[in-house]
Amino acid sequence: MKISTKGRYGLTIMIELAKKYGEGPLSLKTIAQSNDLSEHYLEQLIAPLRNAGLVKSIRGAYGGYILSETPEKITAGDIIRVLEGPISPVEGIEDEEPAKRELWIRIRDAVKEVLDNTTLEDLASHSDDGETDSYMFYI
Amino acid sequence: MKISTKGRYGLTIMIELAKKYGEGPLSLKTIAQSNDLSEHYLEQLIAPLRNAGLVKSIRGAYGGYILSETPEKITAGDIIRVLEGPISPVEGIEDEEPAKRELWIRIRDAVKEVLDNTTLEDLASHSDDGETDSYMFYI
DNA sequence: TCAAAACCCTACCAAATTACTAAGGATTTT
DNA sequence: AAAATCCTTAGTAATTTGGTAGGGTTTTGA
Repeated sequence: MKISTKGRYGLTIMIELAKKYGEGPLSLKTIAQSNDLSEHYLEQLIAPLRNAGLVKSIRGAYGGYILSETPEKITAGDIIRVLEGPISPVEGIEDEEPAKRELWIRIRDAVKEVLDNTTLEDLASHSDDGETDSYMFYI
Repeated sequence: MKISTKGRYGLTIMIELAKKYGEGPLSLKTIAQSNDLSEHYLEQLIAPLRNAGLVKSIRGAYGGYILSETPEKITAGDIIRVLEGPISPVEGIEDEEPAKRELWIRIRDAVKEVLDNTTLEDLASHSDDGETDSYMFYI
């Protein structure tokens, strides 16, 4: 019941891109260094994000990646689905017997609700500060 | 982001025990056969449930397992925690930077809410019928 | 022009986890 | 005593995770 580094690092990449949105491309090297991650590994994670149309790449010197859309239009759910597969606590949810099927559906919907209502704008605007306005999440 | 067969089969065992609650012990062999699962594998799953005090074992001929408490006092969360570990989308949630930490906390709390408010009584009473009163879950 | 910077692609691999199987011992009831 | 059942340890094949290796190809600033 865990989200792997694929989804976690993918979110990290996308949050970095959101923070620099409108300021030109950001290289994977920069993202890898500032987050202490393997650039090669991030390359493998951004490939599906590019194929899914969430980011655009700009090649050559001073190139990098940019978001395809504004940060408020991309959700955590978009990213997690691309890197982790469908949001569901079990595969073949419809094959389960009624009681368990209902349980899985309720869990799935609860997680979807959070992921699909959290945008990159939300995430980028809260990633620098400390605890000061984290109360916003609890309203 | 999946619950493995440990948690799923564990729930299956516990739902079967809930359905027979008050009618004496139910053997793993019976549970394994009626659910088409490996008895040997179920033995490995019920061991932690016994150690956690969720079930009691009765040895010898005509023995088996019984719930330690009434079905309404045992939740899906109790079972999943024993077999899958802590309910959390990532390990070391507190080590994440603020934005992601808040996201993981919101997901964790949403899943907890469902698992801790679904009892074995709920699950056992809905496991025989079809779709007829599944609307109860949506109120 | 040209070399560096960056993206792109295909393998491969070690460690961990999952999902069991195998084999037998311990305990209790009939 | 025999049968039924719980209980325990060990091994193992398949899959996933979390990368590394080693190369391309494309673009652009100097």
